[in-house]
Amino acid sequence: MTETAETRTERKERTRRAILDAALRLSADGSLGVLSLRQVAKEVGVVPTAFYRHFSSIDELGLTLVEESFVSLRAMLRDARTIAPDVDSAQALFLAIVDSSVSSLVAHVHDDHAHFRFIARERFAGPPAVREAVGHQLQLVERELATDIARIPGSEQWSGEDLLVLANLIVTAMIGHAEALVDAAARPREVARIAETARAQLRMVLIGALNWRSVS
Amino acid sequence: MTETAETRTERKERTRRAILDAALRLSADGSLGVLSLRQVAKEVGVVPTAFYRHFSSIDELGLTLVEESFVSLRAMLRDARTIAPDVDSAQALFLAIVDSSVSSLVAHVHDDHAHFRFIARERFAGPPAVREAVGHQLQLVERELATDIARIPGSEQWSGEDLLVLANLIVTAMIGHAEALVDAAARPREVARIAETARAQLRMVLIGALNWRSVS
DNA sequence: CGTTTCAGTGTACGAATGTTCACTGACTTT
DNA sequence: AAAGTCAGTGAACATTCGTACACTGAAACG
Repeated sequence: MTETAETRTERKERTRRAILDAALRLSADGSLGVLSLRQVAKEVGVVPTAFYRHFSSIDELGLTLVEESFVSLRAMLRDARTIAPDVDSAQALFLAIVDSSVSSLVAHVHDDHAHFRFIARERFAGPPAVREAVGHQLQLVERELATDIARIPGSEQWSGEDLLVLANLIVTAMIGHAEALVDAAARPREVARIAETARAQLRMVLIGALNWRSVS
Repeated sequence: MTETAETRTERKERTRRAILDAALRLSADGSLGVLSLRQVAKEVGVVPTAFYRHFSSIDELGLTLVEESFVSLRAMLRDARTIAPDVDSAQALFLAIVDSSVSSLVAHVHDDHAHFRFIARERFAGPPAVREAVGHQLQLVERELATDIARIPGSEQWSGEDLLVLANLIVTAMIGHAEALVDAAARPREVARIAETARAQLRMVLIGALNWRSVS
């Protein structure tokens, strides 16, 4: 009534969250496929059948986790867009973009282990429905990234197709690094090394794209 | 005795192969984790306990499949190295390298669906032991590719570190495309589109690497 | 030819799985 | 204050799982 009381909907939402978290935690080794409704229920501390009050199947749970994970990923993209304003030369802008992107990646992966690992895992493994959902979301992210890139000075020469190809390359590479970052989370030296690799690759790719039309 | 006879070791090898093939086929949806010894046995047409005559666990089966899959991947790399000899300019050599690599990728993925899908899948999902094995093998492949790249004229400026970073980027991107190629195997238009994307990315990356030292 | 080896059989077991159904009791609504 | 809603319970089910064990019979061997 006053303040400590918990409304019924709040309670329900709380167990729903607990289920999602437990599923994320338990599927960390092995994909969603090796995740049993009963395991999740036990981890949450409810009886197996209670699961059905929130999700009709593991697949539906999976689709929810996909959406959640991509909220995290988009938050990272948003952060990556905010760069230091003290850029004078085009080259400084370039490095600023790369640094900001990789910093954002490292920071968000650190805070959101589970979501990034989930995306990397279920992208290729996982139930078909989930895999498809991840693929679709990734495509959207690539488009989003492509329009971001299109705002970089000097990118006017690129066709829409080029932009998508470039975005696809970047997204794929960064997902790989995200997974590596999760694995290396406990070893700071390793994290720094991966971050440096990501930076180098991003620079390579952008430089390559800049000199692009000169070839084909 | 004469010719139709089958020695005992041959018979054993035959069922062993059947088990490996069945496992590859059955794990196509969902990772190795969602693969039961009994499913495999039923698919092969033997009784469940017969499995143990060949592998002591699913993990061991998995490690064997990892080795097998990378034999396929290395075969692709070897093919990619053989390029048309009629290259005169440095630019023609470049395009020849890119074309040869992507053609090899498309051809081998077409013939070896299962192995490439297996690598893409178990790299992030799959039992820890298998994931580790895939990671290790990928590292070896990256080194191998790095020495290949080092033989390209104009690459003398790159440090060993640069080469590895570049190889890592290429391998990651190509594995992604391999998976996409498998999914699109039945739609030739889609296959062609993916191949073109792969070509474009490979060119971008190489061009980027060529203009590399000029920045950092 | 007699003996050994061993790939594959058949049974049996406890444990874990997804899903059903009728239930309870605290919160919400009237 | 009475009636209704509904998140969570608890028992029961048919399957499937990994694995232990004793076995069979044909190929390999001395």
